[in-house]
Amino acid sequence: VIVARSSQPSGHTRPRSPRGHGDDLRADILAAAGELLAETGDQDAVSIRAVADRVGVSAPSIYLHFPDKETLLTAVCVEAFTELDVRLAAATERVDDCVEAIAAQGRTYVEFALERPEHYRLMLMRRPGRELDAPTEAELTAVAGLGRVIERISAAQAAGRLPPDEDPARVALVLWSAVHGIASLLIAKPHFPWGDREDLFRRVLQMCLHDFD
Amino acid sequence: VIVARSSQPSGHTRPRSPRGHGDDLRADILAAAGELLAETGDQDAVSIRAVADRVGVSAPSIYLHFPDKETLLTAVCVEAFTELDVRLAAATERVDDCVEAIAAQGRTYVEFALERPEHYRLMLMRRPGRELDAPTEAELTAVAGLGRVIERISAAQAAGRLPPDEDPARVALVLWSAVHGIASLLIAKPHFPWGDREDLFRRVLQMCLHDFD
DNA sequence: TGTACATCAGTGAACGCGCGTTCACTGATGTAC
DNA sequence: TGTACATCAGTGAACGCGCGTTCACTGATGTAC
Repeated sequence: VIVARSSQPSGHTRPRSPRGHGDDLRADILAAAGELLAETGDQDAVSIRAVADRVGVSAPSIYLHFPDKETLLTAVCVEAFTELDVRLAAATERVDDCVEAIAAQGRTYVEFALERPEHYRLMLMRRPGRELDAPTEAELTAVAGLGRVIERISAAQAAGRLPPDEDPARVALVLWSAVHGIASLLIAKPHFPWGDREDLFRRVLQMCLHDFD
Repeated sequence: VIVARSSQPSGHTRPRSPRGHGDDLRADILAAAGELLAETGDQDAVSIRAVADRVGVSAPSIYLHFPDKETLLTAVCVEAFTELDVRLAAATERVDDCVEAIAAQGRTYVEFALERPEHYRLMLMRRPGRELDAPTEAELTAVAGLGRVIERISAAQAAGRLPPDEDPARVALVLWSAVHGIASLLIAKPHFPWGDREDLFRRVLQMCLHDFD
């Protein structure tokens, strides 16, 4: 099965950046890679050539700003993790109840995943590219987002809504795994007979926050 | 970054099957693909050429038994789902308590995933290959495995250990998503500081089976 | 019993493709004197 | 004010690679007559 791939160049060309603004291209590349990911829904469609073409620049130009493809993809991930972090922060802004806040974060997380499934794949379903034992840059950004959740769990503990002798970080990992479970299954098997997705998600959330008051 | 790929042929050649045993090769191909997946831990290493070479046969021979690569990979998935199903059945064989049985299934599931991470990726973390709205063959096999869990949930309901007004199929989906969550995160981010994995898994399980007696 | 023929289980060589990446270069713009 | 030079922001062409897949073929084995 040959996958049709629009291989003709877009025709669009990007005007050369003025002196001192060479870094503008970096941002454009990053944006183009993200758009390609969102529009094609296929990581394999994000090739150096495809990104360059979308930006309106030649392929080697990518290497002026990223040493290799892996680094570019990592940068896309970091950006996405940052956006997720922002959304997680925003989600709790107007929520008073601390358990509701955690639920809102869970909902926001799954919404983000389903809204940008291919980003989510890249962030959390991909084989680790480099065999580092040290945490990657993207993972560090992820940890920042997790921090938002840990904060709320601590708050719930302080408010007596959650057993105070649990390590909030570990509770957060469990919650993460739960929302990741439902999000990634829905993404990986979109045609599976899940029934009502909203209902399914509510059940997961209820399971998570079950012993909260 | 160029990934080193052992591209020289193995040297091993498979003797031609006697007449009437042409289908033997099919089984060998399937086995070789599975081994390659397990040994390299990399789906991309499972190419038609690599599989053929491992079997000791030329690349076009693969097409005598599989119309294309996608079908071969699907067959590997079906086989793996079947094995998982067998394990799920075996897991509950000597377990009397019906809630313990469900817990044992959860544990078996995660063990399977971590033992064969690249199979698990192929089964449940891959982008759907063909854009069918109908469930794929592999998904149907997966449903069989889910059936094992649904049985146990029904049993637990009958025994009064679980609220009887819940649809056991939907409860099963929620449990599945929970164990998939922890399994797939551990697989996708092996270097993340998860802490004690066994402890993490127990917490997930406890969260799932929480309101069971 | 001998022989023409069909079938089976493959093979060797090639196809075209897109990929990541490198290399030597170009041409506009600023700066030093 | 004029001019040589450095720097910056790129480009065009090519590299070698492995991939899925197709095609025409081969040679051993069985079968019909």
